[in-house]
Amino acid sequence: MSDLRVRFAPSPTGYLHVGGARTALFNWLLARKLGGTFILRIEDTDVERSTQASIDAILQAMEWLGLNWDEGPFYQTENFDLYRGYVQKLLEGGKAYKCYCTAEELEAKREQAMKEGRKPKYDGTCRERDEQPADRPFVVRFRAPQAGEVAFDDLIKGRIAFPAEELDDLIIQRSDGTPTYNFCVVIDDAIMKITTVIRGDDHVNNTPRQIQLYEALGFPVPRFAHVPMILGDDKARLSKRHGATSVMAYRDMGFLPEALLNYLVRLGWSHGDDEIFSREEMIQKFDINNIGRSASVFNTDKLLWLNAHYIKNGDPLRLAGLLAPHLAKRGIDPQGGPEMAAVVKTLQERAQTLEEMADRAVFFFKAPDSYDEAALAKFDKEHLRAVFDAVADKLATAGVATAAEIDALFKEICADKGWKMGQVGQPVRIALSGGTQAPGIGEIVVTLGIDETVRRIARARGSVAA
RNA sequence: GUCCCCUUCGUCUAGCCCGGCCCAGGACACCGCCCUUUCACGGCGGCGACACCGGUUCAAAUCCGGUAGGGGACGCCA
Repeated sequence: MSDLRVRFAPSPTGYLHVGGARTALFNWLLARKLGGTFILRIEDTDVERSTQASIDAILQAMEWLGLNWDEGPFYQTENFDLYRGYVQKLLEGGKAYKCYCTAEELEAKREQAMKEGRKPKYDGTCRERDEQPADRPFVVRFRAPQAGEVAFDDLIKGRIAFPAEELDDLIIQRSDGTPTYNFCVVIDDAIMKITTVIRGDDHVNNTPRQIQLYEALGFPVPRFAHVPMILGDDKARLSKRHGATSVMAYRDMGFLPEALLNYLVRLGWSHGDDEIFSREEMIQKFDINNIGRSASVFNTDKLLWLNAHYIKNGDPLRLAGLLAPHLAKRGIDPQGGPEMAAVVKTLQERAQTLEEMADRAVFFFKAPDSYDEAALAKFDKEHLRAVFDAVADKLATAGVATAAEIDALFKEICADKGWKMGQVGQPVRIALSGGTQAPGIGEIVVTLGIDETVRRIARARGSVAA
């Protein structure tokens, strides 16, 4: 057990987004790799926007991905008294002050500054204010040191420095008395003894302000690692507009958690030319130094490829369990049909997602109620009837049991009748599945069972009866 | 606008710190061929990038400077 302590701190204002999941993953990996502690903290200081539904959704997504945490979940709303105490401490030490400017005034000043090409920074109106009107609402601002520069060595991006005069007096307590984000993170990270803060790139600008806060409060400053953003195809920050961004949406689309994890870890991180990483390999090979400095574009094709890989190599029994809800969605009750695992085996090399697998699996549980007419039309009816008769007859009497034996049986029929494999296989495939895109004949027959196979062939035979 | 960050095939990336092994390697996608009773899997091959301009050097994707482009932040959101 090392003394490394990291945390993932989502705000519960929505579902867990893939970008957040990747940040969580990197935190988790570092903790697991080094034997540190991974903490989950819910940043719910924005009481307006935080919801219990979001909290549940985030927790559920973390669990689905298997990103287990060692401590927490902690909630910032439970620490309000603590934050208030520190605000008081800064106020007493002259490191913070009350500001009576109204939101409207500030907004106007901000616009004005932008228009004049200046950085919209708080102008310090209340910084040196003496009188403290008891009857007016106020916020508490941190008195940010204005001299020198604030720099830190980012574990991913290297040294980043900001001139102190760029940093303004940020609000640490709202007029309703609640503390703000930048203040809470600092207190929490300090109290929880976080040693390494791994978070999204969009926080680099907050970092120097937070460092000033750590210093003002007398807390040790942690190490920082800012992971680059995930972009959409148009290189703009990934959003719903680009497609699904919710982790759980990927589950619903039939992705496996290990595929999403593998995809996410390779997005911005690499280990030589390796592409496939099991959970254990990720932990073993993870190194924060190999996280890239630039943003990366989310590419669904590659995710699909990985998902196909994990489906292809997954345990049929486990996949069967994961497939069940997708079948249910299609009104299929696998009870009484072929073994789910057997069905999965025939489809593992043919499906990129569980959704696709479910689509392709339907016919195993429900005989086709129509046939692909165009495909059937390639054969004349007489030939069709002859094929169905020959196959049904042979199957019913041959006593074959394996896919290989069944395939051999078909070859036999072809030899006997002088047919080509395509002339026999295709009609039978249509009779059994309704279409032409299906597993090998032997596999289908063995999975469906001889009885059901013969029944379906008879039905197809009936539909082409003269 | 101001500040911060980023820039290798369409995409994810290796290489960059410690210049030569790189007329740049792998993967996804795409194209072609092979395998094949369908659909897939698989195998083989192809296409395809060091943003640009200068400098340093015998030698630069790798070092230095500038330019351009992209992203992020600038909130009593997190």
